[in-house]
Formats: sequence, structure tokens, C-alpha cells
Amino acid sequence: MPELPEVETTRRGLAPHLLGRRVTAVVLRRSALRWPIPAPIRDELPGQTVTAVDRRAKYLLLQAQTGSALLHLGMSGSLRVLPAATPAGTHDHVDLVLDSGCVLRFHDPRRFGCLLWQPAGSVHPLLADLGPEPLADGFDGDHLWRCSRGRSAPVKAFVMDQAVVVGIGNIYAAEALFRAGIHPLRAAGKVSRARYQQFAAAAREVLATAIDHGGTTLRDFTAPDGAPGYFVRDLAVYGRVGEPCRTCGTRLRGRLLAGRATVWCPHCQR
DNA sequence: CGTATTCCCTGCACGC
DNA sequence: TGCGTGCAGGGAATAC
Repeated sequence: MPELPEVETTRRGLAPHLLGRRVTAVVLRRSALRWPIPAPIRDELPGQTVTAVDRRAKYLLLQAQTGSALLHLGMSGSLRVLPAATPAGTHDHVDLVLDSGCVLRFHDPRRFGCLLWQPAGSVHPLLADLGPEPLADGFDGDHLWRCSRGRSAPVKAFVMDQAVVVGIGNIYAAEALFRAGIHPLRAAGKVSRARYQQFAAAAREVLATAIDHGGTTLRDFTAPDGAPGYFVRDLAVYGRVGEPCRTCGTRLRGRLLAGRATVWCPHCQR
């Protein structure tokens, strides 16, 4: 599902098609995804040129002159660049028509995604309280250790909190915790500084490798050229409940944690 | 403030 | 074959 690597894969795929292109029209086949699509997307964006395609956390920002289009893929969203004449299918909610003869098409069956507008010079409230980027300077084990003191929530929920560190969702939390040898149910405040340093390194490695492999495709995700992500073959624990641990052979355990499927190796993770 | 729970939505895998 | 049920999950909203 779209976590940081899938959003970054999308960003990299979109950039060459969008940079320097003018949005000639916006086609809204649905007025709201998770939230109503604000008027400036329809009224202000057409005629403007895309000057940058950025990512912050799991959000994509298409920078234009008077503001930025802010996109979130939610659970099932994907963006494709297609020839303008390509007929729209079910759940193809929005097209940004480009002066290149292509359209940027937003497809999202479950409609947990969003398309919002951020006026130039302002920061959208959704972006205001986000934690550091895990692949940038400013994120390390000490940051996690300091944030976690006194927190009794399970460490898995803690590292998925976007105010603590961004971009880590259910899949990559499970994978990074496995690589760091940390049990997902352990209280965040009881995890040592050294363990958080291991986790930070593991998270960087998992995210970077997943980006190299074009993300993880379980069902819906595709890159803008339609390609699936191949990191699914590298998953050590996610989706493997009851199967043997690839390190020690122990049967992987699973349970629901804060509404999320959680998987771990009872031997390798403490 | 922190934590746990609910809800939004559709498609698909199940079991009967 | 078809129908009901449960699950998938990002993250805001809500309750405590």
C-alpha cells in the first residue's frame, strides 16, 4: 500500500512528465475523495505550470505559481500518466490535462486519498505537525529514543505515528522492527537507545531498498508507467503469519494491534 | 496530553 | 451460483 517508498516511486515517475508542463484543464468526475476537492484545483490551477514535484511524508506536492496541489494516495490510490485520449475507467476520479498531450490520472477505488490545495507561502494543516523524513538528516535513533520516553503505547504504533517520523506504515513498520530485532508489542518507552539506533538504521535500509525496487505492490499500487513494485518479494514478515521465519525457521506469529495486522518472529524479536 | 477505538470506502477471499 | 461476512489500512475524529 502507499507508504513512503510507493509515494517516492510515484514522485520519481511523475516528475519527468510534469516538470515545466502547463495544466490546461482539470477534469473532476467526482467532487470529493476523502474530503471535497477545493475550488482552486478547478478554478486556479488550470493555466499554471508545474515547477516542482515534491514529496513530504506520504503527500505529493505539485508546485505551481499560486500554490501547490497536495495529493495523498490513501490506501488504494495510484497516479498514471496516460495519453489524453485514454478513456477513463471506474474510480478514475480526476485528470489533470497537460499541454504535452498527456493526462495525470488519479485512480482510487477506496477513496481514502485526497486532492487538496495549498496556497503559496502557506503550510497546509495536514503538513504542519509532521515528524522528520526518515531518509533525511534529522532522523536518527536518538530522536526516537527522546520522543518515546514515558510512552506506553506499543513501539509499532509509536513508529507509525506521523508526528514521530513520517512515511512508515504497517508494512515497513513490521519489516523494520523485524530487522532491528524489536518485538512490536513492547512499550515504546521501554525500548533502549541502542535498539532505537538499530531501528533507525533498519528503517532507512528497508525504505531505501523498497524505493530501489519500485515499492511494494500487494493489490492496487502501480508506478505512473503502470509498473508494479517488486519489494513484495523481500518482505520478511508482512503477510507471512504462520510461515517460517527466514532467519531461524520459527513460525511467525500475528495478531491485531491497534486495528492493524501485526506479524513478528517470537524468536528473533524481543 | 497520551492512548484506544471508530469510521470512512471498495474489492476480494472466504464459508455456507 | 450467490450471498453475507470479515478483512485490508492511512489517518482524522472521537471518547476516555
